[in-house]
Amino acid sequence: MPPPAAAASPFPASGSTGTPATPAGSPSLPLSAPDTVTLGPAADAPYLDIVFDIPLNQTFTYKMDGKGEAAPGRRAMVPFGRRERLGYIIARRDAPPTGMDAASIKAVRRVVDKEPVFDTADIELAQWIAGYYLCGPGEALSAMIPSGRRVAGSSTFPDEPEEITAENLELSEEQQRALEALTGSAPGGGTSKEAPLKKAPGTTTVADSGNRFYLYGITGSGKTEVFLRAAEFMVKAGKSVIYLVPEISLTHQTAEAIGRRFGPVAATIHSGMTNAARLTEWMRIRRGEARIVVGPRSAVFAPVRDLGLIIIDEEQDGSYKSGNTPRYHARQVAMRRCAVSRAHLVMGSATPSAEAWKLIADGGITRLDLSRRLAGGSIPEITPVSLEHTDGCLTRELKDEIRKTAALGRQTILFLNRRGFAYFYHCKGCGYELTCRHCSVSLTYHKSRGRAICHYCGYSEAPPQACPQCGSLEAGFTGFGTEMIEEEVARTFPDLRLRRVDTDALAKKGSLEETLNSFRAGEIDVLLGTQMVAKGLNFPGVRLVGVVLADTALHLPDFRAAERTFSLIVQVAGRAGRYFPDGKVIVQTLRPNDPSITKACALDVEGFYTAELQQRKALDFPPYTRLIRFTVRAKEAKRADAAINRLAAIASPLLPKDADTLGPAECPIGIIAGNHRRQLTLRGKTMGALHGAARTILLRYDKGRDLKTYLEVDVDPVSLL
DNA sequence: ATGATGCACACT
DNA sequence: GTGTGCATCATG
Repeated sequence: MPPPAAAASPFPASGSTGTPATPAGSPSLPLSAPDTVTLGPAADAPYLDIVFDIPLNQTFTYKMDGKGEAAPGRRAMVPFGRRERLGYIIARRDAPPTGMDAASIKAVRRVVDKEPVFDTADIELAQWIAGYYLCGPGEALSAMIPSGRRVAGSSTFPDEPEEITAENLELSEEQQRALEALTGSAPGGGTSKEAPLKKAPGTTTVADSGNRFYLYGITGSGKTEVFLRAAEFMVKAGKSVIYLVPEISLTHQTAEAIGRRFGPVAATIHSGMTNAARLTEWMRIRRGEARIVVGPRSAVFAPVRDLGLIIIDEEQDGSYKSGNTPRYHARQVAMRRCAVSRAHLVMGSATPSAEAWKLIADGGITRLDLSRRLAGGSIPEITPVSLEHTDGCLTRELKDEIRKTAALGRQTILFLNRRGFAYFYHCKGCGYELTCRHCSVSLTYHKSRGRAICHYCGYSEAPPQACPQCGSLEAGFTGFGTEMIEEEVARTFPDLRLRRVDTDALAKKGSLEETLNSFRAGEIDVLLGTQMVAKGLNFPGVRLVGVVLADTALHLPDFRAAERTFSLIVQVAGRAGRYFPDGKVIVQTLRPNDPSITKACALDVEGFYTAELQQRKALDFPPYTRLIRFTVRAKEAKRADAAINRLAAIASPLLPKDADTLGPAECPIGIIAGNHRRQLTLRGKTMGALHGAARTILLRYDKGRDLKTYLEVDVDPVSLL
């Protein structure tokens, strides 16, 4: 999460002819040209500024339709080029843009909406998103409304929400304190939704932690109850609440529980709904009929009446970052919305993101601790076990425990956090791994060139024949796969009933539901799989959880690898201990001494973040720097290379003083769906400087654009794969 | 994004 | 002299 200084960001330079961009540095109002744009409903202004869902930072001016229904916030079909297109009306104006002939202005064909789908605050937010995430304002608006196509896809993390009690239980002392802090200073301070921010151009929203909170506590410490109480408080005070949850955890439970508790004032916008249903819900929220909205990242855009509070559950979850074009981060947008409408923001997790942790440390967020488990439920024994000197992928320790567990008539879950797709160099003798000397990420092997390459900076070297550290020949590039493990388990325990759950197996063997049911019924002894099996963690028959290879993420060439690894283990352990107090967790790893493993097994969260932040600082990575990443795709490698090189050539003279660049290099996942991928990452101390450079780069690059190549921009990338 | 246009080189 | 391929341009 960027420092608050970056919250206010300049507009992108406009390529517009008729509608000059708002000068950089005045990000808020007005919405469009300096000319004569009316913000409010000036009924007599005959022209409309309209934007489209295209990667253009340009507004187009149209004449009103006869009926006078056209107004900012509504959508309209208008002639655009040779055909009609759906556009978003964002403003009215009295005259055509300067230097434009009134005769060449076309008229709106048809206004689509009976009531506005956006209000001025929404439109302003879209402008902000366009500026910050370097997309067109129309693209931003499209992302905000549940009709802008695309049902959000998969997800990253397993998550079962904490149990939500229907009735209000007694709060613990800590919970009570947290709740008081959250509801303490009256939110919204009488701000009406119509009066967002009036600020001097270039002014940066001050970092006041007065309305930003982090509910930091282990699983089972009652975060959810505090969230709900705070939400209730807001709703009773006439405010609205947005409750963000990670994509899959939404699966029903949170939404249903909140629906039960709040009744008809609750609304959900989730990906399983049809567009029509989502739009209906959206309008219901807009009308103020729903005051608490539960949903995944796109729910930050929920058009609630008087925003009082945004809750972000499991703040570190990767699904809060959008994977496509406005590559926004829900947390960032939430911070913006809360700042504008003076609402409170509260995030929660047992394992905050490094960004959040730093913000807390810097005083930008007030931390509230929930240190005690409520329902008892002890922390399970978590044992890290080294995979060194192990043939295959099951250690003796894990095998012993599986056997013991089976003998007790209990069950085992073998947890694989990711498909082992990355081939990394590892020495079985001493545990040495080949890493980039500049980036401290693993080098991945490149068959075609026969070299080990860093996908951050492009550094490469010949892979060593023997381990550089101990000289062992038992070293080389390896990876893990589910099939491989399944085979080994089956071979080792022919008498146990084993079931593998992954996307492939699911297609064949029926639904996940069915598998989990038979697991619950005790018809399966060992369940093996990825994220999906996490749901099985709360079954009472389970005694043992084996994390097969905890450090798969560590081998991914990504500077957040440690953070993710740590988070995964702590989360798994947290759940495990919650549901079966006599449980055991065995964490297999190739790096038994890696801090992310040892600290996770010791549940030493403070220790981990202290070390991790030091590391980030030393290597100049976020949250100590900011990144903007450009990715180029092309069917032919040559084109991709040429494009990224051209981009790099454009970029290098534009870099601000305190900035540098990573790459150009091939993306770690070099080819996806036949597309060759290359990346160039801008890195700087502040986002402001990077933004400027990035905008110019985009402008220049666009002019002579490379044929058959696609360019993507990612501001604050979460992963550099 | 997407379709229209203009220009180069090729071929019935 | 018309026909593909692709680079450039405009969309109000």
